[in-house]
Amino acid sequence: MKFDKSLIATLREDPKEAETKNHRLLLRGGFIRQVASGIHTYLPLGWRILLRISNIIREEMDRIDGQELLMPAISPKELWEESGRWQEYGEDMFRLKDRKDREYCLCPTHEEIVADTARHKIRSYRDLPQIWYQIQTKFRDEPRPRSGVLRSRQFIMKDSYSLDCDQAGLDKSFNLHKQAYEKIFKRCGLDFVIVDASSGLMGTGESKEFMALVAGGEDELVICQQCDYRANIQVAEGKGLSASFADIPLEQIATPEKRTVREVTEFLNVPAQNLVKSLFFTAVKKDPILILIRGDYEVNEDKVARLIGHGYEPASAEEIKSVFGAEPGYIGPAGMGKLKIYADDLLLDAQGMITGGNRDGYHVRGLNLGRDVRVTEYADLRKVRSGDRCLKCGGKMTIESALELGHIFKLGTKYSISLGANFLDEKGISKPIIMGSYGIGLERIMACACEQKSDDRGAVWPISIAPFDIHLTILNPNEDIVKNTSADVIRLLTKAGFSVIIDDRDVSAGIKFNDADLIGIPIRVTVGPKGIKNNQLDIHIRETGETHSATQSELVAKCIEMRELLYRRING
RNA sequence: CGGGGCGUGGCGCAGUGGUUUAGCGCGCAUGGUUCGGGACCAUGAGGUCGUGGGUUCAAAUCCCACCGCCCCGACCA
Repeated sequence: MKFDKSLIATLREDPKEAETKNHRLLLRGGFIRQVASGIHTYLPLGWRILLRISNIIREEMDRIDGQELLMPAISPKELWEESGRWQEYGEDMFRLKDRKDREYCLCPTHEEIVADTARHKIRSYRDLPQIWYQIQTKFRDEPRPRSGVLRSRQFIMKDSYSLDCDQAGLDKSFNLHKQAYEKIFKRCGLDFVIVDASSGLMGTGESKEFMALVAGGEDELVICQQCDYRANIQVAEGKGLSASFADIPLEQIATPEKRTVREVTEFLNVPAQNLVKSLFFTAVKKDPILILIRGDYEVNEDKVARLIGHGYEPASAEEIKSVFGAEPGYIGPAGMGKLKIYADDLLLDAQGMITGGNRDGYHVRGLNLGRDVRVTEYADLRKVRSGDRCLKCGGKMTIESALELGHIFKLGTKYSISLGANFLDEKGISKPIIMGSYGIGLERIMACACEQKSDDRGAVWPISIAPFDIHLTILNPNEDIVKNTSADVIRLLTKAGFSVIIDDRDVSAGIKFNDADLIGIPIRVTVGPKGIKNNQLDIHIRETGETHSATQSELVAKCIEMRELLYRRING
């Protein structure tokens, strides 16, 4: 492909809407173009990357006997009503009507369509297991699209679905996917970890996330420095450090204008673990609840949701005032026996604690949870902190920022039951199909490669997903000798099977080199009058910055060698 | 949805009531000199100043409403 005839528009300056590294690079290099918030055109360079990623995914999915199909991007309301998700999905779902006023959605995911297909096509245990997958556009009206292509409203996902007779079959399909995913991300040249994850509203089964460690990721991971425990902070558990204080009688203490943990600890000169934070949550049509957490920890709302159900939100100041008779910052559990009170298990047997006095400007000292509070249930409700100890090995755990690349989970029968996707087993008994669901965000792989592999000059694409193998830079393209040599070089490289982008624009060398660095093709070959005089062509490796020279007759062999070297660095 | 910021040629920005033709850099077009890490000269094209309303003799500039985009938070199968 010729550079000057292609739809490549590199930008010399950073577009102002881009703040994260991947977003800046993808825009500046002319890989993507934003059309609306969270909606992009994938320009030729970006699309070639996505195609290469798709191919890797296809190869690995086919290897585990996945069958590629394509489901519609649009589907009728009725299917979603059967599963209950027409309601559940709420505003995140794009909805539309046809001319006859029939309602549809733009699919945010495809479990319903899969279950619908299965109920029509799967009859017997003899038809199972199945793995169906597609690479397709998804639509989610995210409340806040961000970071370019990382969280967008229209994006490409490889989603697959396993159908099995029983739990053992599901386990097998799940493990096949886990292995396939490891290969996929490795082949794409990414650094990633596999962590325990929350399955959210999708189901209650086991769930793993494939996470890329990148600065400024949307997720936080808890990683044990000693053993292999890795978990999303949403589900991570750790051994908290216990703290004990002298058991003294309950007494009120004046703490004027001291509301936050920090203010109170500084004012009273006590450590944060001497405090009990009281968090009041309300929900529509449910009893309000009080959560107690030690002062040095934060509440993990995912854990709360799993314990008491979804829908709870922090209460408003007015609600707090009316129930506790005090402003936020001064509320506490003492004397609130009529409320349901859930306490973090680090507070079990806690005594001598300080907490809100349910009176403006006052806290109480000497709180003994067993004596003064009627706790409904103790449970792990805290967010793991850096430095907490691992439950498995006691090692120190740290918290890292990460980006979700893929998510696999065991769905079970949620959709097969609600949509009636059943099969007859060996005994002729009708049973619901056991499903699994597995996703990979294609753009996220592209963006993540930018985050992990680029440098201050531009992108550095892993050879496996680069839009081209070779960037051919032709200097002084109007000189006859250069014209002739470059024509020969193009013929040689193309014949050898390389994909080549040819930059023979009549602009200065610096512009071409800078554009090449920005676009990030792994191998750059330079043809110019100086080199030709010495019978030399330059081969420059984008990743390492090393430059080799080769004669025209050595060129292809040298490029093949470099390409293999780059592949080996990825695949080991 | 809460908080903050921004909308001016393709891109990045300046201009915050009054030199009647709205600037600058980059890019773009034409001609010429250059040519191994973002060259130079000359000429030129390109703008409903986000949209609508209002104030005023006069609005890119002041007021109101709306729209769009970005960031933080909430939310996120």
